Amino acid sequence: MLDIKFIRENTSLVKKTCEQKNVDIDIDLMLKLDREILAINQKLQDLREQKNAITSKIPSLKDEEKKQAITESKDINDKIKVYETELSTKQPEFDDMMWRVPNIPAPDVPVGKDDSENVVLRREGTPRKFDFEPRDHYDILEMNDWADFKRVAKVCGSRSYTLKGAASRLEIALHMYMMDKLTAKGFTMITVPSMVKEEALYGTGHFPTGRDDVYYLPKENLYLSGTAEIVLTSLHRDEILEENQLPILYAGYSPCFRSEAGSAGKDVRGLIRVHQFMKVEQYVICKADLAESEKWYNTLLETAEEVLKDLELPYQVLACCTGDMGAGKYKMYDLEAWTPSQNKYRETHSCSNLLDWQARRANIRYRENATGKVKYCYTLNNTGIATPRILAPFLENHQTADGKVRIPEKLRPYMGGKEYL
RNA sequence: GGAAGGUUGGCAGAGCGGUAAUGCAGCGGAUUGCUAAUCCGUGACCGGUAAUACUGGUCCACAGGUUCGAGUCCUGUACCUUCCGCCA
Repeated sequence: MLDIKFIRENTSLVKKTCEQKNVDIDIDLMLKLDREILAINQKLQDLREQKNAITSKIPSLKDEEKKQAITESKDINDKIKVYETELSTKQPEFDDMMWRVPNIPAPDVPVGKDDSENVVLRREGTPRKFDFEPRDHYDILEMNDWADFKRVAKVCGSRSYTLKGAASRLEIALHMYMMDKLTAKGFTMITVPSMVKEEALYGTGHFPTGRDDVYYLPKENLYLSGTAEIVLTSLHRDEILEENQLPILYAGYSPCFRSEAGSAGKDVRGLIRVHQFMKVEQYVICKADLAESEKWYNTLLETAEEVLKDLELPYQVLACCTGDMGAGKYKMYDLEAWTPSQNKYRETHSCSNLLDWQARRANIRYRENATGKVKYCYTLNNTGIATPRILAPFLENHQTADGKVRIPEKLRPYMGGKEYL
């Protein structure tokens, strides 16, 4: 959410942002509603003032005077009711628009329609040249009996996965490795649920727009969260933190659920796009300072790059353009790991700076030491490790001619010191 | 699944229809020289205003209702505690 005062004062910038982010909102209509609501509230405030003056006198009045005061108060109530009725249609309409207004992107974000206009900032590592015909991760798993896709599809439907034996251990090892890395950087490990209330999804900005991507449990009136970010954001909802409590650094661990409604036919085979997966999320709540938030942004990005380097995966850093970055984001870089079977880079990490856009929604504030002022925090997040997705490039890049998989050195301590899976 | 009790400012805690006591903490100020004490002030949000001056409105879990007036009465919802039942 943006500050309505900011929208009033920077109308053309907000309109331009809506265009660049493909968000369809009539900002002029919204500001018209804003003015009308403000005027109604002023009238209501006046009437309430009058009413308070009368009702506070009533206890000390007698007989006729009292009756008259009660009548006057009732008259004011009638007037109040008229304005309240007017508000009851305008306020929700306005609120709904406020939830949808996108965050202003950083000045260096490339402008573009969709993911085809994202910009590759740099590439690290060189895609491996195979001296044999490389297999895709699906075949590697099948031939080693490290998965059982057909049986699990029978039980759980498409886009589900199992991992068996060494591959199952590998999945857990990656999460352990990630937790150790983040703990060393001062992050607090935190395991969170995946079933969340609707408010939590509003808090992050996934609602009201992203309902199709989210599973709903009607019996419980809960939603299945697609990322720990949703719970982590809401943990501190409605709090006023002390400045010295910041930054809050979380390494969130949770099962994640995504309906993948908009991706029919894409990546149906294998581990890249499944309905349920596990993720360690990097998450930061920091004070409202652009330089500080950029420092944390770089830390989150750097940590993710270390992961890919430790796992010896060639990758590229992608600056997501305005049309691909999501309404709430100030800045978003994706990391994509080289995936030999597809002969392209595939997303493994997504690093975002939201500034105060989420914190306003979730009402996460802090008291500034120097001034005593209450301000909205800034929030940032990035993937740490998401499995099984990262296993696709992992298995494919490290496969050997005889169908084995080499374990990169940095991961071996988590795999019993073994060199091969 | 059933039953009972509860939810008030950062924390503790009064309040049983007349417009939120009090204590502690934090922050700001004043004062006294005795390593600290005392006193005063201090919530959030939205308006009016040049204003951190002054001033008005809203906020007692949330949403409705009754009433001239609701923390207080009624209804619904959420959450917490305890007990019973059921169960991987």
